[in-house]
Amino acid sequence: MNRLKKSNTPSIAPIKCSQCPIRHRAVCARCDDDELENLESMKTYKTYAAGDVILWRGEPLEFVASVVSGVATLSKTMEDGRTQMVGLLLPSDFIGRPGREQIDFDVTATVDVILCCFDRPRFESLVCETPHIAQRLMELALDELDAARDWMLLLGRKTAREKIATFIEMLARRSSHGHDGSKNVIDLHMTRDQIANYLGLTLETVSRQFSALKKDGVIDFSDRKHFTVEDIAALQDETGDDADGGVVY
Amino acid sequence: MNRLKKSNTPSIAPIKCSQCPIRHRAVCARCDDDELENLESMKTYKTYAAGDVILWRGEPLEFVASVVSGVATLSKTMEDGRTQMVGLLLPSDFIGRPGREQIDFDVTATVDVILCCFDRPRFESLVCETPHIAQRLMELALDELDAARDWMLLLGRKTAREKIATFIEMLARRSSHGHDGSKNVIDLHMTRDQIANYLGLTLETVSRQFSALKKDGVIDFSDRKHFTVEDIAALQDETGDDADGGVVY
DNA sequence: ATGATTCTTTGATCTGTATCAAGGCAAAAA
DNA sequence: TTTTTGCCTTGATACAGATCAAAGAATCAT
Repeated sequence: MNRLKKSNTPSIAPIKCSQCPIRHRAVCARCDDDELENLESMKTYKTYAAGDVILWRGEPLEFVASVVSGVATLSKTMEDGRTQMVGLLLPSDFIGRPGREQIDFDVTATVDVILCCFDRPRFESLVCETPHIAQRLMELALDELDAARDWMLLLGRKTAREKIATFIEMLARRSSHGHDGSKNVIDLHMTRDQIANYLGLTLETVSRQFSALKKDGVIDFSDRKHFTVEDIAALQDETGDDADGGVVY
Repeated sequence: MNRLKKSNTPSIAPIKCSQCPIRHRAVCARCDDDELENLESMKTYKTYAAGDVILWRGEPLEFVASVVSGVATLSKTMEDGRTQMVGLLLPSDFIGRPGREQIDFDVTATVDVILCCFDRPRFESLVCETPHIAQRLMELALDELDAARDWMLLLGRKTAREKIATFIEMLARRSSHGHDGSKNVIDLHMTRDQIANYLGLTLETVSRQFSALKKDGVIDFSDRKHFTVEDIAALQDETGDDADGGVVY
């Protein structure tokens, strides 16, 4: 969508401690041994099956967590059932914020999810004493804010076709692992209905737009949940975004 | 859009420190004398006329600022001119974030605006050394994130009528000054076109919905820009939000 | 004041997406 | 295997809101 959201705080030294992504990606890249030990002691893992609700809106937050694997969504639901997703959690994304004791949306696993959880009160006191962790959490919050604002433009002004193209392009960007040039098979992770709730559409419209993009040779489905991008340039043209990621002259 | 020019009006507005909202609302509530002195020394005021662009997307950020008076909007514009507002700045709101050297949206004054500006590099180093300011900025960012997510629900799932009712209710909430019971005259601050860009509608639809709400006795206009809420209960019913502000059982 | 300009309202019509409906397909269960 | 169940696709139709159009108020400039 745009590349302006790059953080320019001093880049974080890649200290790889162990398997836990929270260690080297989310909060602890600059932690010393004491801090790591402290984090380690408040850490537990939890797993959720696809479809499980991880947190209900308004429920008191007992832990904060980093996503280790899987995909979860943040969603808001109106009294009559209309639902809007307001965020997507992928590995290394963070749940919970300093000073917030509850959240105003539901968090749901769309595929099996593993979380690395930290006791909230203890985590908060560590954050208070550790400016570089606070700083890292601020970065994460600002990244989410940028993402939310991009999504506002999508929800308010883009056509169904543009929404789908943007969504596909985002998935393509986030799922490409710096590969060879070969076409990546991209995993959709979600049902048509969930995608519709993310894009502010109905499931039928999502299905029709996928079909149209396939007919136009932009993407190709191997099965319902997996596709390849056949024509990246065409896809990017369809998103409605600046080709150039936001550089202004 | 083209007619909009960046105004470089030199700072004037000799506002007394005690009046500056940044002191008691935004960052300094817990500052000691040294910190206040430091903030004071990096502070300048800037004024912008209605319609002026305060900051262009992508432009390097030389200052961070607190809104002293007036209303400004954050907006994103697509190549073909479609525009979506992604935020509203009212007095005491903050522009600029620690670690961000630019922003990915335009900031525009909708009425005359006075900003209290702080030199960005100096402000950032103060933030680094002052955890309670960092903490306050985190709170502000999280509030904005919550607001953005509420807006995503509005943009993605609400009807035109619900959007207008939500907007009016928000204005009513933010503009009430803990008054006597009398009906507050609320200032719209924006044109129909700007409101449309905020709500993901067209200006004609905004106008029609205002007329409908007036005909139904929910609100009443004294002139184009000023109205009163005649029936708060009816208004809240129209927003589509939980009556109860989000408490969950 | 007077005319120009910029908003706003309202009407008529159009259209993109929702809604309603009916099968199709694939994985899971029996 | 057959049946069930949960998604997905596609078609027909409806409708909310966009678009096009024109005229009525404010506000601004002269």
